[in-house]
Amino acid sequence: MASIRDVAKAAGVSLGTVSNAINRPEVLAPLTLRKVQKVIEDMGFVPNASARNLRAGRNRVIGLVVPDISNPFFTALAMGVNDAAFAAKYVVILCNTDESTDKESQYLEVLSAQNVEGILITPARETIRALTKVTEKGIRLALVDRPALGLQACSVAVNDSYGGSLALTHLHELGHRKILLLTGSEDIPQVADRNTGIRESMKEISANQLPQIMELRLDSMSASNAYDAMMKKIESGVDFTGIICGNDLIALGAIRALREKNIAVPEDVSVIGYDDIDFAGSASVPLTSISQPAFELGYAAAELIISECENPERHVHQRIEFQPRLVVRSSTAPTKSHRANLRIS
Amino acid sequence: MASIRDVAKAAGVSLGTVSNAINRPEVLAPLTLRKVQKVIEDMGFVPNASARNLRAGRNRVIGLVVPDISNPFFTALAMGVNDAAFAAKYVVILCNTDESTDKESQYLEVLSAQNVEGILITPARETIRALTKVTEKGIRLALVDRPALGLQACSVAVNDSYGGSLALTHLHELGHRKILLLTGSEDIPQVADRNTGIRESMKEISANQLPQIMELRLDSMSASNAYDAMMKKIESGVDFTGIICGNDLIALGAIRALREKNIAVPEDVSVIGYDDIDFAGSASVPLTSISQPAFELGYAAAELIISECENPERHVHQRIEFQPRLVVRSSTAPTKSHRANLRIS
DNA sequence: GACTCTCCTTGAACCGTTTTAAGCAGTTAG
DNA sequence: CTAACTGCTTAAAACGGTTCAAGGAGAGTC
Repeated sequence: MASIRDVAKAAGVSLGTVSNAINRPEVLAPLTLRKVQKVIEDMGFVPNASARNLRAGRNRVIGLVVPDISNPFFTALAMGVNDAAFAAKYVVILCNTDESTDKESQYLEVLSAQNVEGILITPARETIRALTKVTEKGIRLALVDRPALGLQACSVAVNDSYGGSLALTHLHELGHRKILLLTGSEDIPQVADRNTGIRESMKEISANQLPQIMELRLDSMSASNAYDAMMKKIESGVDFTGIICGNDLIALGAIRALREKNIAVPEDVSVIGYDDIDFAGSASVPLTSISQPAFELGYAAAELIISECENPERHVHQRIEFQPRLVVRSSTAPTKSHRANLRIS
Repeated sequence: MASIRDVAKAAGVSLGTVSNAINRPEVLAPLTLRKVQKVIEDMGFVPNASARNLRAGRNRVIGLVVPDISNPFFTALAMGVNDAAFAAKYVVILCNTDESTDKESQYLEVLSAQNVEGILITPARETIRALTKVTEKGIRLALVDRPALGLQACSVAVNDSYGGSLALTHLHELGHRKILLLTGSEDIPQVADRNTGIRESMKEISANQLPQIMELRLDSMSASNAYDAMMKKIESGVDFTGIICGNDLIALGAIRALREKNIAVPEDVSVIGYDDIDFAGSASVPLTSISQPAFELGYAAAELIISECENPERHVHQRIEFQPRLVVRSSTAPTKSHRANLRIS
């Protein structure tokens, strides 16, 4: 492997001149520059990133820490991060924590050993302590899909409360008055925020139309889990006409259970998902869902942290908030009585 | 940021001793070791990877280059790679090429500048030239889901030909004699190999039972694309009883089209997917599919390249081949005439 | 008491860059 | 003729570790 010294020797200049040819071509005499560049080209010289980083304290590497990369939401997010990084000639180290706090803190340590310039993270829970430790090491931080609770950091998020409100309002407008909430643990900030949104928008509904909300909490927000829970629920009676699901996978699991019990979607029960994953539109019952701009979220987060790395003194922390969007497809419809009412009026 | 020198000073030992405490604890007197470890702990010292790499020529970083991380197959693969890397205290740089040869070669350059120890790649097509350039730089290589065509490298793959054969044999045994192949371009090695497998297993079928195969090639192997193509196909007549799909997303798109045209799956037409993605089992019609151990594939590939990095002289290149597996669910069933035959015999 | 052995510890060299102060050769100004 | 300046180039000092030859302190042997 050729080093900068070999290049210098071959070009008959000092090693500092070669470095300048690479990093500050404008200070060199054009002739010298050309000569050095030719040698670099011929030898196929690529500067050693470790040495560079050691000296300069920069390495154009950022870390991305997500709870579950197999969740299409995070996959899309990761793609956004990657694309933004690629455009800025940065590189991304992907860390998948499997929702384990342990793995998360281990990854944080690995990343700080790797001397990454910044970390993009969707913290598992309140891992603030570990995070402040990281910032103390001079590593910049950006929170993804979480607010920066008291932390000196940028954040990029989706307005989950509004998302919850969108879902409830949609079902309410279709005439649904008995709604099942099929979701995960309230420990998950997103779940809690959406529930808040649902409660908020209840306040704006006149008392005589107030829907009744039931909650069914799943341990894990997967399709099979939702299917099992739903089968049981149906057997104990269907006392609802609409279901708001924690994510699209849950919605798909629930729909499968409903079908198997001969409950038609959306004729008998409307189902609304969350995330609007790629597959939602081509499911057997195309899903009505709350769309989150996952790719854009990742892209924005990466841009934010990269700009902070490039320009630390000029940078001010900011919070970008995206708005979720209701995408109506075929899994939701007016209730029978609502349709009747419409016909009358 | 604390350096090894600060630790040495605080512990009242030389800098070499601190290094030994980290890397070769067995050479230190137990008392010294404990003392140094305590200081390291207290100061929250993490060795700088760049310096380490610069000196040792190793950095415990590998690159993973995949064509499309949003494809659940590659997502699972990436998880396998990540887990194996994590276990060995390695770190993975994820590169998503969007199936572009350009992006792929750019990523290869970035990875070699980063001095990664190894690269795991599913090359877009025949990018052998770019790959040999990388190996010349001393970066180890492992091919994922592709054979190592004349390249000095390990490879990990799934027997696609066998997978194709599994699919055909399954449908044939269920009595299907008119089969539609709904797949991507033959340029994609996997597609070509599966077709080979299908042809091979045709040879073992007695002439009077020989199924008739029709091919329908999609530009992009997505659900919506499959849906559109299938709608058109159905309108021009359903002259088949079974469909072999290039992947599960295609299968799901096709099923949606069939349902919409009131063709029952599997009663009228059987559909078999490929990949057995997570969602396949909880789709509205649980998919029969050919399961590929994507996670294991990634895990094995990462283990292979890590062992090569750890032990270059002892390493011999090898080729690991996984066997795909038929997973029968509800989207395939015997044809009506086949059922009748069974009843008679 | 001198010598050898063992067991730890130390100091210094080195990895491949970036960066900065200093140097050098012309030019221009006074 | 000297001084100041300009425009390039260079030598040397970091950066933060690893490694290895050499040194020092006890213990054991004669």
